[in-house]
Amino acid sequence: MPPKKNVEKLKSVLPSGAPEISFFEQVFEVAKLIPKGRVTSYGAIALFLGAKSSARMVGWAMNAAHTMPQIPAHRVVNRNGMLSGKMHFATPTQMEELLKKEKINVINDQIVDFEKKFWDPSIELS
DNA sequence: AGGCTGACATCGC
DNA sequence: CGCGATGCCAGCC
Repeated sequence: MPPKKNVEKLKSVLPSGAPEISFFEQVFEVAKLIPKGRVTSYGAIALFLGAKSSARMVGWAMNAAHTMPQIPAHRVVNRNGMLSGKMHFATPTQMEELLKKEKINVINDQIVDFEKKFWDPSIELS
């Protein structure tokens, strides 16, 4: 039995009025669902959306997320918990600052206790 | 219309 | 153990 995409699960969490959303928009929605003080990875989001090999797309989506408000791109990092995308923020420290405000410590562009802060959509949205 | 690029992840040599 | 190549999908040139 082929891996069922979690798109349907996502839809159930979304506010009414999102019948069909593109992979791109799905990433936005998941990102917005990340609780404050928690983080997740590009791969985790991609996996949740049923395309584990499309982690790159998630990153690309974050790029577009810049133009959109209310999308906590700073809560999304690579699978090592490293702030690989901090250079894409207004300032190199922006991402770190935002995370620290949420009680997430960052040392050398690396999230402290990444595993504890990790928020897996595949689990949390089940 | 076709090819390059990208804030990743994984496998191979 | 480290670097290189590949997959994936959408946007941009």
